[in-house]
Amino acid sequence: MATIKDVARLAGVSVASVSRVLNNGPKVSKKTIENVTRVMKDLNYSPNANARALVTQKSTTLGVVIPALIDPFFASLAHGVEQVARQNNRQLLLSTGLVSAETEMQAINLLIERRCDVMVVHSKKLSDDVLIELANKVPGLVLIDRYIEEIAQRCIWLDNLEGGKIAARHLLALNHQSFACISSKHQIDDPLLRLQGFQNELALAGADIEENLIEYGEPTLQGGEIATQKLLASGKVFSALFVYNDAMAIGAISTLEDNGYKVPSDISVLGFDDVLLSSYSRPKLTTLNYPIEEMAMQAANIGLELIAK
Amino acid sequence: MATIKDVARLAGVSVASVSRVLNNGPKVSKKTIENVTRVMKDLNYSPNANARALVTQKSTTLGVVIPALIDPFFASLAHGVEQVARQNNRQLLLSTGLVSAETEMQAINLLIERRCDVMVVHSKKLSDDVLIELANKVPGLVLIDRYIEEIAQRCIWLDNLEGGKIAARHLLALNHQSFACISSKHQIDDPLLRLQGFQNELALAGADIEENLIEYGEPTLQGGEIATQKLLASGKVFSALFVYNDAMAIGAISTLEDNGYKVPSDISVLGFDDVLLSSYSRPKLTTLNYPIEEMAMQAANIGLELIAK
DNA sequence: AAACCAAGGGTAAACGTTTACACTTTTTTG
DNA sequence: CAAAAAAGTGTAAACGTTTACCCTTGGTTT
Repeated sequence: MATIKDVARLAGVSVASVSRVLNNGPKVSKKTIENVTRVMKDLNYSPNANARALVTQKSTTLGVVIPALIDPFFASLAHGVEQVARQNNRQLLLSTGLVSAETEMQAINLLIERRCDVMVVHSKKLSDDVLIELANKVPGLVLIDRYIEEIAQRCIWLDNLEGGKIAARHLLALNHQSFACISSKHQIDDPLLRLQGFQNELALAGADIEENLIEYGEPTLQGGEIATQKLLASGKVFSALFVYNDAMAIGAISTLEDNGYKVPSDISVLGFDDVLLSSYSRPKLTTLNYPIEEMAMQAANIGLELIAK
Repeated sequence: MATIKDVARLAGVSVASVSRVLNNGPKVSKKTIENVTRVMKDLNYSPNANARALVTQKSTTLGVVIPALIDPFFASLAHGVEQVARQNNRQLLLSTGLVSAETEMQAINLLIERRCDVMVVHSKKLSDDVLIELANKVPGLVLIDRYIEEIAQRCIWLDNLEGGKIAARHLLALNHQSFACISSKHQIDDPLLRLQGFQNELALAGADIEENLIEYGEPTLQGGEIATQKLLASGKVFSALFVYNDAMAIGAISTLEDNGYKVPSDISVLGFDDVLLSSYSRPKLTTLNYPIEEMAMQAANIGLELIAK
């Protein structure tokens, strides 16, 4: 592959001049520009980004760390970051962290090796301490979907507690009296906080959820179906159901209808996430929007601002 | 950020030795390894991937060019490539091409500047000639979802004609007599070929589709709804409906049920893509699987093989 | 006409690595 | 115990750029 030296030789100028043409630098005559440009075309020259990054000590990359692209939620996240990258003439460097602390760490380290100076990191497994240390090391690192007090200004997260409350208010406003809830088995903050917010707000209105009208399941369609079967098996009645996420909610609706209940006339179902699925479900699923794409864009922008200083 | 020289100085050895430790090179004493490793930890040293790439002239990157991540179809594609990248200790470099020839070209050029030597490219707008030239320039470039005869061995594509035939056979096997079809407005090969395959196979069985039982629409849920309304408005009867993709098919089912038809008892609907949506729809959508993730993995592997020679 | 300035262009160092080659020390071999 | 081989280490060039600094040329001011 042709280098800047080849171009310089063929154009009969120095590499400095070629570089100036390349970067629209000052002090280049029209003649030289035309000449060099022509030779670059002839040679099919393409500047080497690695060499550039090395000498300028600047990155033209924007990193994102997520578990995997296959989940539409994370794909949306990456898409948000990608848009900001594009707006800033940077390119997306994607590192997947799956779900172990070790792989999350590896994913971040790969970005650091590439000298990626801005990165949006979704980490659930790494400890607060480790992330704080990383944040100190990488000025443009922003956490998404996580809140750590010491670096709060570099975190973009959704207030799950408030989300639960909003869900409760919505269902209360529809005059429901008896509530059920399906949460996630996984021991992370999100489901706990959503459930807690939901219960707190119900309590404020003098309502509550009966003991066995709270079920836990895998956060998938099947998980939603199974949890719903358990709810129905309890024999208790409920007219409103708050579900941890949309996939589960769709499973819940499916099971409810199989058992002769009409949604929403008999039972109202409220999902969470609004990650594309809801608009394709039938009956249309009511859900709380989790604006992950916008959050990702904001996170990326904050990262860029952080290094601009 | 600490460099290899810093490590060398503090460890009291030459940069060559540090480099050897770093790369598990031959001929390093245990003592040196331990010593250097400790200093690297102390300094929080992280090798510079750009410098490495420059001197070794090797890439540790795997590129993928798609319109955007927001579409689950392309997210699956990227996910497939990402898995292969991970297996080969490479990192995903994502370049989005949107939908114009110019941006597709830009996206590819960015990868070339990064000296990315293997890339999976989804391009619908670039001409055959341009792509052939690019393929000659980049030995590890593989096209996905496109067939160009001259570089056929570097193309991974789905046989849409055959897909249409399979759809026809499936519906014929269910003893359907009257068929309708919803295709896409967009002037690319895929919808045309699927429809053609469908019609060809029907013809073989002595069946055919009446003139106004073929509708065209935007390949979205709304597009499917509108197209279905038009089909119903024609007044013609049909018991089987083949739809261009799953999003449209879900729209079609929705509209059919709104008009009092039961799916699948009154009308069978057959989708295409199986991109996650189908399993969440209700009634469960029957669809032809478009194994884009597997195709993407294969494409990436072919790219890797190409440069291994 | 002397002094100055602007414009254009070249030279060479620097970025952080890897690695061929040379050198020294240690171990093995006869 | 000498010679040879092996092991360990260092020196310096190379990768492809950018950019500070210097030089030349020709025009503009007094």
